[in-house]
Amino acid sequence: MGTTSKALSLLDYFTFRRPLIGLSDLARLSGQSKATCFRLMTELCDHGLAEQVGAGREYRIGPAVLRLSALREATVPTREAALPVLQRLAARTNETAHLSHLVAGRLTTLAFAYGPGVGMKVMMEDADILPFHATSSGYATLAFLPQAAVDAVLAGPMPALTHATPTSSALVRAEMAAVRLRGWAQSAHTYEAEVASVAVPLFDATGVCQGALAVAAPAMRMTEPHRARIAREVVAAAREVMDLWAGVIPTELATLWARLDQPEWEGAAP
Amino acid sequence: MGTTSKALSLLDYFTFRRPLIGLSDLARLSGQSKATCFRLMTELCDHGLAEQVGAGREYRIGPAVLRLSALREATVPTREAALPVLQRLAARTNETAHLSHLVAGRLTTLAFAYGPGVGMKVMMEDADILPFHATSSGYATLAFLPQAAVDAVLAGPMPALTHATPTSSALVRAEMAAVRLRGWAQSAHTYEAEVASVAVPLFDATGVCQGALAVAAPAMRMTEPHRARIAREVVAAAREVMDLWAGVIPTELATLWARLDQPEWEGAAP
DNA sequence: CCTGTTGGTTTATTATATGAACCGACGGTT
DNA sequence: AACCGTCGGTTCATATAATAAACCAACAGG
Repeated sequence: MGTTSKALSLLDYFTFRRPLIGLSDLARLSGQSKATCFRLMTELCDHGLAEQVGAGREYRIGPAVLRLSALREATVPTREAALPVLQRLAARTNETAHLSHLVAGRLTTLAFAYGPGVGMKVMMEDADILPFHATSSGYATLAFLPQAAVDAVLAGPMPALTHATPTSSALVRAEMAAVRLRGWAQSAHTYEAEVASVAVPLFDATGVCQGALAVAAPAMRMTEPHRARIAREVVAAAREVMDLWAGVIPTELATLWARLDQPEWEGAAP
Repeated sequence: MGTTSKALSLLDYFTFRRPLIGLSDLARLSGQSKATCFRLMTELCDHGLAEQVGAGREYRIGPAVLRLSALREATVPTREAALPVLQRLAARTNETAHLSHLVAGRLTTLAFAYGPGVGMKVMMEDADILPFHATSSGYATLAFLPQAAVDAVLAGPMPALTHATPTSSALVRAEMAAVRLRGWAQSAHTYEAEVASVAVPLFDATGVCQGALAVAAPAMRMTEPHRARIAREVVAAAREVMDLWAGVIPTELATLWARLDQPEWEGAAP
């Protein structure tokens, strides 16, 4: 592995739950020697990608990322474009909508929005990383990813986050197959107990899956009719997002989605 | 210079004006060999800090920076906290307010806001980098920076951006001295012709200067009374920002600023 | 006073980065 | 068609830069 990669992967240990990390901790976490860690972090600090904070000289993400992200959004307004769609989706379903982006092989939360009502909602954090094997967004993405990428993901660890989390790649592959037939993904109690969600994949201009759009709700509220309605809304919103992103929907998926539009498909004559 | 630094400095060549750069161009710009550039960019791409776009395989800033910046803002809500203050400042002066942040020895635009009225306004870009020697924000910052940092900045090139740009470090140092006596910085026609601005430095919790808050206006509108009023507003806004950032104002500066508050200081009896 | 921690530094060893030369592909000219 | 320049990307011998163990000084708790 290159030195640059080592330096950059140090940044991955900074999460929402762990925004400050001391030198020794970081060395332990990353498995690098303390000296190496020190040098790499010093270089990151020199460029403002990290910074050291007062007393304990602990490290945290630096201010330079703000410039880079402003530049990124100016170049490719991914988030800004998707946010209003997400807010409409949340409003129409009155649940929590979120959009995850596939970056460097991981599913990172790009944006989210809550429904307007009071009452129970699934809460989200920005910059979260979702596990592929335990979320509908993960299934939706995996189902439309190239073989090699899928294998790489499923080769990784699959911790049991709840009693219902699928912990074998076979189970996940089965779910992926179901997603391909259905046109959208679902999950319940797999990431967090009592939480259910519905997701669809998102594609870029070259037809490559780049993430997923999802709605999460308390499992008790996710009845069949509600889920069906949410699925239709998520699909509609995904069409909007891909319109903004100039994304192209694979033809098989497009036909599946077209069927969903027929209002009473499943309620029609047997 | 470390390999990581070389990789990270490649990111600096991506600007608002030049968001896409091909491999050969990047090699020329950075002075690195094409092979080195390729390898470094590949590593950056692997981590999502850069990405390659379709046809010409040109590089641009990648999506991973969005996660990092969300994480940064969650940890240290610098921008989010300052934005409303900035908007109020713009509204009260009816000009363009902007806040620049000192990161890795450069003055990067963190946020800006326009006044509500119609008519001529100075336009800004996010993620812009301001030259120290040609902006009031630069003078304000330099005037309160440690000696070593000042020397480092003034050792760099000082291009003449307009006919009035100071191009010798002596001129800039003179301006810095004036700023220290006055408590705020000003400039006119130095960065862009027909643009004038007023700025004050911002300090962090340890009393170190971390940036500047400024208001820019068309030079023709920057009469003495207008400038004096703007200076008072900028100082008030800077106090608010440093309250939010838990910053501490150096005592000499605090006393200078206190004088500005006395409404008719300069209009008082001679 | 002892012990275990912290962030940071040194140095000999070694692994990694480097750039000149090269490749095939593409787009215009002549 | 042949030629030219440029593009993104690759190869490989060379040498530069990264590495980890050992070592500091400083601090905290017992």
